Amino acid sequence: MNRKATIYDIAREAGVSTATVTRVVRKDPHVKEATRLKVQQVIDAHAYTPSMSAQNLESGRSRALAVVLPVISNLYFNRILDAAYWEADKNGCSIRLFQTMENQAISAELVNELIRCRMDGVLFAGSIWSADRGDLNTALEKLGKYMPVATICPQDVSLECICIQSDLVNCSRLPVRHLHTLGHRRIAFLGGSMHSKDTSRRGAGFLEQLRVMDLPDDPAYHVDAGYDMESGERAVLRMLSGLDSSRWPTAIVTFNDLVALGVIKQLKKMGLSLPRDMAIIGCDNQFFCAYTDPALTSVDLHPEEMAQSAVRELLLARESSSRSFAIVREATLVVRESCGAHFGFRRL
Amino acid sequence: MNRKATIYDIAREAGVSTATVTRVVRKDPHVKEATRLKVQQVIDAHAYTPSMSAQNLESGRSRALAVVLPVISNLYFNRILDAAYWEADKNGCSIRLFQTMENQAISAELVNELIRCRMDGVLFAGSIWSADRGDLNTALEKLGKYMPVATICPQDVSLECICIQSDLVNCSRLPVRHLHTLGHRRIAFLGGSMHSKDTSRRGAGFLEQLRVMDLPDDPAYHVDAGYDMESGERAVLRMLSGLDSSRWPTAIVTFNDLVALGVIKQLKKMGLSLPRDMAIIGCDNQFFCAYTDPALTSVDLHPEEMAQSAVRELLLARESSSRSFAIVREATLVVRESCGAHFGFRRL
DNA sequence: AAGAAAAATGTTACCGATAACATAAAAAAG
DNA sequence: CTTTTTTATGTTATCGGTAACATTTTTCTT
Repeated sequence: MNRKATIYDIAREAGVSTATVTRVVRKDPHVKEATRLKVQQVIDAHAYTPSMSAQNLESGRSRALAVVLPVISNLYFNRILDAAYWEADKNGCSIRLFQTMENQAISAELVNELIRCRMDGVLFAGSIWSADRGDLNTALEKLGKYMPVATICPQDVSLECICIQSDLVNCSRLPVRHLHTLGHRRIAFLGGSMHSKDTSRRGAGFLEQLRVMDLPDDPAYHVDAGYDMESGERAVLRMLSGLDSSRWPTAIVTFNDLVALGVIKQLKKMGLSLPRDMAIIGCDNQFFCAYTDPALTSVDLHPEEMAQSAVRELLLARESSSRSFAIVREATLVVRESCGAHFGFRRL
Repeated sequence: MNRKATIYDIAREAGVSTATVTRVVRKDPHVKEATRLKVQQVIDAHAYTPSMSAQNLESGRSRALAVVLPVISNLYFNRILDAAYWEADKNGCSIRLFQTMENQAISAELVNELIRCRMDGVLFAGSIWSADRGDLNTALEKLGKYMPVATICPQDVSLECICIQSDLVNCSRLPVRHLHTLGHRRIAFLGGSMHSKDTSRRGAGFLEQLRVMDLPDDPAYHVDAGYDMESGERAVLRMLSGLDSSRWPTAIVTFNDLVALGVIKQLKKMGLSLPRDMAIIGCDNQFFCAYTDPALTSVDLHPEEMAQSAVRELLLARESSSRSFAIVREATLVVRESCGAHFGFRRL
């Protein structure tokens, strides 16, 4: 393997000092045009660029942001990563990816690794405090002392940090209101996992909306459904088979679009006609929503914009310290066919 | 922002030299138990870990692999990235992501950036040579002199590198054979973009299979269809509306599952019943294939395994240089409902 | 043309770790 | 109780840049 030309090689060959080479590279105006030309020539000849590691060591920073999320194969997080990447790229920064898997524990090791890598900032996405160990907040507080921290998560964060929050209010309100407008009264919520923070918050918001709109909040309408399609299939089967068909809900709101995918499949398997026999609303407005049958109405939390803000704020925080605040990007409902609204369907 | 403790801090506080600290960190056995304990205590107290940048500079490597791909929001590449991440992680390496966008040009700047970052290896995924500029191979050849290079792409690569190839033979053969077995004779191919290498290769393989099986290869059955759902919708409409219905194909093979999604939607919109009126086979075996209606039969190229091999080989190549060879992971057909095979459908 | 001011370039310590080499301390041998 | 061997620890150059400061060269005054 070749050795890359160093600043010393360039300096020697151009007959100047390393300082001058740096000046040329950095476009310092205090260089005579003749020398600048000569040095630039040598630089070009070797396609010289200063070594990252050396620059990082010298400057004490890495020009890289960490993005910590459960899994990138999840479309929601994938979108966050993608948006974060481009926003960082625009500012000459790279992204270092960390996956925590389902358990989402922010271990002390992870914190140390982040410090070790001299990250210019960290973005935590997803529900991150669910881990059992109590020293999590301690670990994060410590992290906050070394670099700016941002979170995109559904919880309140006790930590001082840039906190981009999902719009949980509308995330619950919009589907319920939409269904209510269409005449639905019995609305079920198939949500992630009840002992996780995000689900319980979403669930609570959902119940609250039911009460606000004076709709029944039968506990049987409130079921754990995991985060993927298989779980959705099982959950809806479990819920409906445990209920006398007269008590069946007429609409189902799911934790995310994947769960909705499973629900749709299961309902069809049971011979229901959608959206006539059951309205469905998903969450995340994934790319495939327009291509399910019926096309899935879904809540968009705009993860891209949240990631963008997060990265932008992290980069700002590098300079002026102690930026700590919360931003909420409003959620929107994207109406498609799965509630029947498109053909003026109205249930009594 | 805090300053991270350095090896000097630790050495001073423990009353030893930096060399001893390094020894303790590196678990060098040539350290007296008493000193080891004392140093370890100080290390623990400060949660000291050696600085990455310093280690990188000293060792001349980054313990990081670059993954260069068009877009991560594409599920296929997403899976590659995910698999690469875990394989690298298992070996204590991180991944540095580079997105090239559709044009997929490997610019000289990218090459320099990769060298600058002292990547331990690069994995190129996707059809990478499509760019117009002729100096691409030059750029990549140059790159190969600085670090091991691996590619996961459908083309033959002239470059000396670790070359993980998609199984294009079976990728074309399996769908055609399956459809042939089911009695189909008029089979269409809706493929990416005809002036791209991957499509023309897939298309060529497809035509060859038709000939092998003595099936008609009407040029009207061979249409550009882009890479996403919208393009698929348009393409199938274009193809069918240009054809007398007696000449319609009875089966459609698509470039990928996204295109298939669009095709399904469009065909339903046209009032066709699937799979009775049209069989469809996608490619990539994406997570949603089991949840389309009808469930989509698809070819799995096993991108995860390809990425795994690629990363494994890259890491090996760091030590023993000049590993240059090709691996092909056999493609498999995952039969679901979209060709009617599940209910014994056989067309004459 | 001498001196002052401005511009161009060079010198060097430092960033944080590592490892070859040197030295000191402890253990074994005589 | 030396001397030799082994083991433990310290010293220092190095990796490739950067920037403060020092020095040299050029330009401008008068």
